[in-house]
Amino acid sequence: MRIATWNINSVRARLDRVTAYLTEHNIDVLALQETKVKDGAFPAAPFEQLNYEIAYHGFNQWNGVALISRVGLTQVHRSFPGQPAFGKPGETPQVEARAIGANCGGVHVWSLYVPHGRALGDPHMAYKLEFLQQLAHDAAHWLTADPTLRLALVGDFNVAPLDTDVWDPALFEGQTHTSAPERAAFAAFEASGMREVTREHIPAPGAYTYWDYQQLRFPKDEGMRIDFAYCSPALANQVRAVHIRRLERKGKGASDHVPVELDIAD
DNA sequence: ATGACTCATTACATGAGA
Repeated sequence: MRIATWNINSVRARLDRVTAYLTEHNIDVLALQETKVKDGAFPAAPFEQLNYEIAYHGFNQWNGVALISRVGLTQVHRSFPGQPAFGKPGETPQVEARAIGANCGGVHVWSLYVPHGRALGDPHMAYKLEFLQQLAHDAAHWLTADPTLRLALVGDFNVAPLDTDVWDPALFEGQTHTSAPERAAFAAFEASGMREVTREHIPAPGAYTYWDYQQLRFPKDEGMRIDFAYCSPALANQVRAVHIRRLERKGKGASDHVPVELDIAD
């Protein structure tokens, strides 16, 4: 089975790219982030015509996540139990459309869009840290309840765990994505036995998954590694290979992120 | 050329992204 994750930065703006990608790369399960579409406007038909099932979650033009599967799609959850809410000052905080989980062919897959953080000290940064901490807490609980669980937490984690995960660490001093609290929150999944399998299979520096649209970041290969897959031990032991589809960043109409795939033993 | 931000919206400017 091949499971992929991709921050698509609008599923409607890139519908042709997504459907072509599913076919060309023989994808069984695709977790999308930043679909940027409310549920009533999600373009489901093109996926159903390719014999995929689909579950999506979006309130407005921000965030939005989806799961697309041809190996089954049951037990759909549109947030995780501890997922924190966020809102502007004076507004009622909302649990945003940043997580959707389902059982896809026996693998419990979560498509996750971790909050950006905006700036160190911004309320959005506290929200980001809380989101990661609560997710790690829930994962630990699920694994304690069932140590044989095949669980995959995939998506845009918005954290660059190592200095080699950004092209110039000095530029990120005092910025989001590389700060010590963010890296600690990211690493907390390992305390519950989860394993970040993309690093296990692709340890080399410079394996970027994101390049900014501005300042020729892609042609100059000035990228960031911020898309990951934390797996339970039972699933991590079945991962045979990982692919980062760098070529999807090429050309007109590309997302700023590329797909990351896990090949799981049958 | 791998190429000079991009997306969606109570749209012609703004907010968000990283």
